[in-house]
Amino acid sequence: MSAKNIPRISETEWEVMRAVWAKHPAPASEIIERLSRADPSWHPKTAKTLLTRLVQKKALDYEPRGRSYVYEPLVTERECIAAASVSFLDRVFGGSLKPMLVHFVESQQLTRTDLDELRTLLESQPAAPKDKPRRKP
Amino acid sequence: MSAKNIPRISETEWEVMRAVWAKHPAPASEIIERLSRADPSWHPKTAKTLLTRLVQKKALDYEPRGRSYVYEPLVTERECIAAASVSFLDRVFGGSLKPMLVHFVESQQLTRTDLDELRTLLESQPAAPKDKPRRKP
DNA sequence: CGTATAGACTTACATTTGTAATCTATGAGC
DNA sequence: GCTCATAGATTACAAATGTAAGTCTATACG
Repeated sequence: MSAKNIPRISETEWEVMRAVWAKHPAPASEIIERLSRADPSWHPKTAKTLLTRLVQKKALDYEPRGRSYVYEPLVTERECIAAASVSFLDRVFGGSLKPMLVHFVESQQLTRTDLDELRTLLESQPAAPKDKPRRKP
Repeated sequence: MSAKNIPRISETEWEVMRAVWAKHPAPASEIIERLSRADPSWHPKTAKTLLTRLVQKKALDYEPRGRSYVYEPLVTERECIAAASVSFLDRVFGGSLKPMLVHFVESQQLTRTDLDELRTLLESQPAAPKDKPRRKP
């Protein structure tokens, strides 16, 4: 199959990945800088460790540039979002999409505009076939 | 505050919790039985260990009944879903609800009926105030 | 009554995760 | 050229997680 398997990305690693996706390739110093700006409690050493781990996991790539290295994602944000979403959906909602959507819509954080936009989006959606394709049973 | 703090429930532990929520109070044997039925690869010893851990974490309670014990949730499924959802939303979507909903709506697993029902739901939703209440900044 | 057995209690152990500190090599500045 | 700051590499270490295996004990059955 063509399905690339997405490495498992932990909670903290997600923050790092998002800092890389934001703009890349980028040297460690820059990524660490972004992380600190978003959350000052980030320790540079910790960030560096996570970068290294993400390289080991093949979530990031790592190339010499000048006298230093730059990091680049090996997996796209889209792919990772999709993988994490399926996992979350299975774990928390037993794989059932609609109850999950209902939960979030009812969480009452949507503005009138959000609601309108979502409604429009729903209208333009093609319906899934009756026998929905299921992931591994 | 009245906010009970929900223990962190791991991936595997979620399966166990869902087996308990399904019907309780229930003895270990029954919960293990349910788990195996859902997924035969469950080892009884593993399930028992997880039950014990969930009791330690105060996610489950544990009472003698007859000559054995029965388990019961100390946290509701709703609470846990809410906690896990916030965590997922923050981690994967940086806390932004709408992009998340868009992602799932576009995942194309919704039937025409689902879509219709969601549209109705959206229409009945009260909009959030302009300055949305944010969790801890 | 003695014994196998089912639960419950205790212990095990590798992996992953969060969080760094230390060591090392190399270039930049004096 | 020598020295110090830096980036990268190596090492550390506790807690959480996944996955069980032993042990102990009371009970039901023969």
